[in-house]
Amino acid sequence: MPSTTRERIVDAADQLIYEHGFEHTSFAQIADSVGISRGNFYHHFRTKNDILDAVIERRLDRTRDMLGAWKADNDTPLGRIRAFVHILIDNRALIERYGCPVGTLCAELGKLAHPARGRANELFVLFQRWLRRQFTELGCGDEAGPLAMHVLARSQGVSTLASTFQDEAFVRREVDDLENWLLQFSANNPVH
Amino acid sequence: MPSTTRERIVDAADQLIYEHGFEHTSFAQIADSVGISRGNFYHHFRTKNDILDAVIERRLDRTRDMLGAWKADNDTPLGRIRAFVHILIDNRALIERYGCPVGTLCAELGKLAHPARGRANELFVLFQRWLRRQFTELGCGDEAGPLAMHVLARSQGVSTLASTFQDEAFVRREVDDLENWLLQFSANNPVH
DNA sequence: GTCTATAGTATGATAGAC
DNA sequence: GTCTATCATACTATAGAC
Repeated sequence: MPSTTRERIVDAADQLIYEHGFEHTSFAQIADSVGISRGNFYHHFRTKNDILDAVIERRLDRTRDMLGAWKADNDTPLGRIRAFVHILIDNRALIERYGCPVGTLCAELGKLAHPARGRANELFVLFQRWLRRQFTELGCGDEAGPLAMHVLARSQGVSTLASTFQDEAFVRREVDDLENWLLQFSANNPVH
Repeated sequence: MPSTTRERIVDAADQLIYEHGFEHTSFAQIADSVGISRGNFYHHFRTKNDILDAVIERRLDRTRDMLGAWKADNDTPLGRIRAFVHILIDNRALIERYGCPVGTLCAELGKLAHPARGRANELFVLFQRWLRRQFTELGCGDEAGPLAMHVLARSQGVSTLASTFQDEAFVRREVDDLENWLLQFSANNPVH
């Protein structure tokens, strides 16, 4: 697995920003994590915003890959939406410690009125459009958009409270509840 | 309205921490906002954690007052839960700009592994216990706790996406949805 | 209680040798 | 590409005069 220094920097920055927040992550920490000097770091990224931009683009790429994989792995739109909901279970350990990587980044950049805020929000937009498409394929018509936002909001809420209360039973309960809602919903739907 | 310098400091810090986050709020900003020197600031609060503690205690007091007022203003547990849900509408302008003051603070302190984290989480606990009591009074028995967490999670999710998408129609839709769920729920409930 | 002055540290960022 | 200085700035925090 060859990886360039630049890629190793973005990897480390991505992880540190997720774990400690953007503001609280320093160049020194990233450089130490990669095992290079601060001077070398600046050869690859001139400003802190540059490294943030690279991290966001990396997350956008990975998100697109993940959404593509969910689509490939599930034959039905219902199965795809369930794959989305299920990340709350699959990633529960990380979510309990650090929250949702998308939600916490957007919240922080929003408060900072950071220039990269809009780009970070695109992460949410990727999920929202993907979910909307699944609901459209389910035959929800104009309701597909609102339904996508609804699922997104509920999973966000679960992430936030999961990191506060560290209660795995709560997460599982809410995921079950969401899945039941989905099943009931699709059963009542014209296309099914 | 007489207010001590200390109170004015806590007021200013509370607002700045909500708007810009704890990490991004400096002593200089708070002092400037109050109109005092940094030296004077340190006469009242020795460390940044001290001022954070004071802000959290202030928010806890205000939250208790608010929950008490909701209880006094509404005769039924259902009306009280609706009062909680309705803060998403009443505070929508601030929530769209800065998110939920509880959720964003807990998320940030969680990532920082900050000593005040536990105390900040008590803000969520206040809401959770209060909601649980309302569901208990509705006759939900052992389900009161999970139902309280469910309402808390859904309102949190709406807050997070409200600040990302800045979509008032989305907030109103989700609040309507939650209120309909509540009405349907209490109609099917033994106590009603 | 309030101020000015200042210390010590960490940070973002640059210059220049190898 | 990588390193070792180094700078300027902002920050938390302290000391001491009024």
